[in-house]
Amino acid sequence: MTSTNVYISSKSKANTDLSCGACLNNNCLIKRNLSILSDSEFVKNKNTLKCKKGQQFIMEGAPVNGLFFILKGTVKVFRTGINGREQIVRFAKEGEIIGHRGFGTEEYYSIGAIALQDSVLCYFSKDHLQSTLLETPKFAYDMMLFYANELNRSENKVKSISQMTVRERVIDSLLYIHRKFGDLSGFLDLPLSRREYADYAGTTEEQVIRVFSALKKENLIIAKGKKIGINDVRFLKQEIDDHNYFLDS
DNA sequence: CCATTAAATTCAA
DNA sequence: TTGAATTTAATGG
Repeated sequence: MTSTNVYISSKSKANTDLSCGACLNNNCLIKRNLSILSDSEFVKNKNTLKCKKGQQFIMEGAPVNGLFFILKGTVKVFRTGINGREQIVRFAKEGEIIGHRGFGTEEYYSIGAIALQDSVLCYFSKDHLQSTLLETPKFAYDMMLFYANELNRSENKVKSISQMTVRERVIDSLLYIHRKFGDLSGFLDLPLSRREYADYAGTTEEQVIRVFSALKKENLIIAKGKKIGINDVRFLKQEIDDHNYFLDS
């Protein structure tokens, strides 16, 4: 049979060259700007941190003194709501930045972050990053684009949570995961529990399960445990777009 | 929301 | 690799 458990020999330190120079991730802002940044103190002073699946590496309320980039793995970013309910703010994959809102004036994290798989994170100190931003406009510009993008997404989310029905929000979440993580042999390439879909869509586990069941009956998705497959992306998109036509502006 | 059963995943031998 | 143990999904009250 096929051996699905491929462990890249992680015991040998030689193999784990985690410096930015050895990094292959072109999604990463730092990697893309490495030609300008290579000598700067902050690239040299980065730390890497391995995180096991389910491990929380940012605590809500902890003091901010740096920010994380994902070298490998996926992560969920959340905020705890009024009755202890977890509101997932976003899912992040390789190359993305975590904890960037705490950057600047904020002293404490307003979010928490948990690894969804075994992950490797790069940690850059806030002070070094700040001086680097001042020195290299191209890098600062890329960062700004990232912030603008995040803000846009976050504003859209306000709209979707406040105006869409449960069914639409669940569909929206599925499409978001599909957009961002794509699918692998017919299933979304990120296994999430229904609870996590619920926490992202701002609803309950039961509601998600029921919407999933309905969608399955309509042959719009298939589900095998945590693996969800979308059969007709365009159709689902349309169901949401129809509604959005009225909500816009 | 909770209880029950079915199904899937993890764990360890 | 297997099945027992644990966790997660699905449904109905």
